Amino acid sequence: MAEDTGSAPPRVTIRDVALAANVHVSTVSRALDPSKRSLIAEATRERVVAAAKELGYQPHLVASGLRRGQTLTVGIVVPDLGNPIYAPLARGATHALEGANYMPLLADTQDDHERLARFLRHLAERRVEAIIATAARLDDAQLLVEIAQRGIPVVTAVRTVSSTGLPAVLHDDTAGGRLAAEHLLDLGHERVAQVRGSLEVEPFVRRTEAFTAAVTAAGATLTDGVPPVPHLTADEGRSAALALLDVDPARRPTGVFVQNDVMALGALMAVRDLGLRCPEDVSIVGYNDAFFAAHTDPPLTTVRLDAYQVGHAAGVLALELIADPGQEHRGSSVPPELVVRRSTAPPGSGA
Amino acid sequence: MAEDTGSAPPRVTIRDVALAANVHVSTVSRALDPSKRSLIAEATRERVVAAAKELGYQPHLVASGLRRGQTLTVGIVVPDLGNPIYAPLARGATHALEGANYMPLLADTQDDHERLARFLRHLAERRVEAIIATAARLDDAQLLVEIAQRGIPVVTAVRTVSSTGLPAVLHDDTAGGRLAAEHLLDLGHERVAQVRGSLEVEPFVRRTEAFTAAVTAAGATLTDGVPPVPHLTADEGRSAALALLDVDPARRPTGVFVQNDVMALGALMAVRDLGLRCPEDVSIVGYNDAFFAAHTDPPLTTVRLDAYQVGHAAGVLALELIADPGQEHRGSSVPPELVVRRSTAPPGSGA
DNA sequence: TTGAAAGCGCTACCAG
DNA sequence: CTGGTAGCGCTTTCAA
Repeated sequence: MAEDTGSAPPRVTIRDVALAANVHVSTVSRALDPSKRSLIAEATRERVVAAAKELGYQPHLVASGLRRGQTLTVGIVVPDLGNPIYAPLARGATHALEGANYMPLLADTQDDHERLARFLRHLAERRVEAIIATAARLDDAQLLVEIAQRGIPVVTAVRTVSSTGLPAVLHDDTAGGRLAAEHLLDLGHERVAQVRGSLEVEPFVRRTEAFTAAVTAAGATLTDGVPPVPHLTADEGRSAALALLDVDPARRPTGVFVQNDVMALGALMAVRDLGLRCPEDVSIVGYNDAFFAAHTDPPLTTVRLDAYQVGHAAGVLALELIADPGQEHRGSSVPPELVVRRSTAPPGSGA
Repeated sequence: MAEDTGSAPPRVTIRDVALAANVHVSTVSRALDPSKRSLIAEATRERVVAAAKELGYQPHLVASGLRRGQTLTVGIVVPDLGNPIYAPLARGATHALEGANYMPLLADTQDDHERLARFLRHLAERRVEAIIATAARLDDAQLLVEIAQRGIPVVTAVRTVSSTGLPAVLHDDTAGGRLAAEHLLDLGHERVAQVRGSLEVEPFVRRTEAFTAAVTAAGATLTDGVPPVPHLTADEGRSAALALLDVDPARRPTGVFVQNDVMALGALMAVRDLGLRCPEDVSIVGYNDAFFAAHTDPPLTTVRLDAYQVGHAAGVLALELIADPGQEHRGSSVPPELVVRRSTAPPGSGA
């Protein structure tokens, strides 16, 4: 009888424990459920627990979930895990779910409509009990609504689609855009511009409108823009900033609002590419306060979006909706905050 | 009869489809399973499919999984999603799993032994079919081995623990450390130093040893080090670099190997804090080639670790082990690559 | 090719 | 307080 090494050890079930403890399986089930402690004699409970430990029993969450009608999972859909804002967001949500024994199923859509559609369907088939969607573009509205109508609570976060009326953890992008504008205006900038994200994404629309409105209201000049940047990468931010800045100095903006820190990284390079200095010749305001913002050269002035907090709130909201689906949760809003560092200064301060 | 808005729509099961299509549930099951297409009359299949679509039937992957003995999930454990190396790693793994309809359950241990222990247990209770562990410290060895012995394939990635003998997707940190050393030596540096990560983490041990060995072999001076940095943050990298550089210029290292790009971000600040210039006074070599490395000032010379590729390979390996647990997969190794940018130059090149 | 019946591992209801 | 029984939604033998 050679030892059968390598072969998987037989999985211990509740039945095995019942046999070992000389009780019925239903008794084992109760003995191992903390919420049923009162229903069982202390002595049997101890016997069962001992047998379970002895045998190395591990509960089967999937089986118990099937019976209980729950999966203890929540889908989290992000557009791009590589974008530094989504890591803290996912962490925040994960931590909120952890306490209730829920776990996230994480999917990365790469900002693609088709992939989002596939994932939403797949998450539904896995019977996630809620979905936290941070990857929505305006043309995803119908998709999200359909899922919600199928009875799965959908929480949108950061990238909301207000036309859907879905519960949302917002970030006040309007206030954020205004904050960026007012900061540049307060410093005395009279020619400003923005490097925008895709207008298929609601927050970028909001930032754009708010910035534009504040600048216009103050009578400053919003110089001709560049087209919205499709992908939120440093390289694309760099190209856009180059196009914006590589013009006759008399018409060149002295302050630029770049709607995302990763793109702002590229904008800082563009300034150097052109032999200009930041902030002496051009001030740059970013958005998000990503972890590297304090460590660029010069350190980046940026509008803080507390992604961890947004994620956490989204997780909490998802749990509430799971517990009480009928409830009218319209969600909450996380305010922006201007973080002034050294990439902004009064115009011409270097001359 | 008012419309019962708001209440969850009743979930359609295979039974409902069977009723609608006038067949037995087992027939529905077969009709909807592509691999059983040959077992069923085309006409009935069409009828069933039509009924399913009509009713809006969605398969219940959890229930089918329970019966089939699979969950289609793989646990991925990372030390810190905020560390930019783990986002691409998770993406690589996710993409590898996607094709086989597997999804990751992602957990973030915050580099904490207790949290890792909790998560591993929890993942086991959820019956993940494999675990990709990238968060292992040397003192986690036993934990990982226990899980593997319970019959769940464990793949370690990046942060391997070689004493466990677990299948691993390695990155050749020894070659990486040597690459960093040789680069500085080739440039003519004679006093070098390193900012090390925790020696509880095998890759940092490897990088440290390889760097030290190469420097010593070349007869250069390895200046007194600073203690390993516990957390891989820019701030801690900055403090460590300050301690290293804020000394008598005659003894100050001219080249520093910082074993992680995030810490290198801090090291670059430390150089500026001291009124020194990089690379003229101090050359800095980072590790990982994180996305921001090309965008620091100066752009960071670094040893590239292709995290996406490691993650992808780990995902593929996990799937192989699921399909064939007995197999002897010792894993693969992803080579490092030196990416030379402008944070390194010959010593004294600015004087 | 289809139907019937058993059961994945667990929980919850009903008796006693 | 404990045992028996049914069943979550699905797949898979085994017969017909």
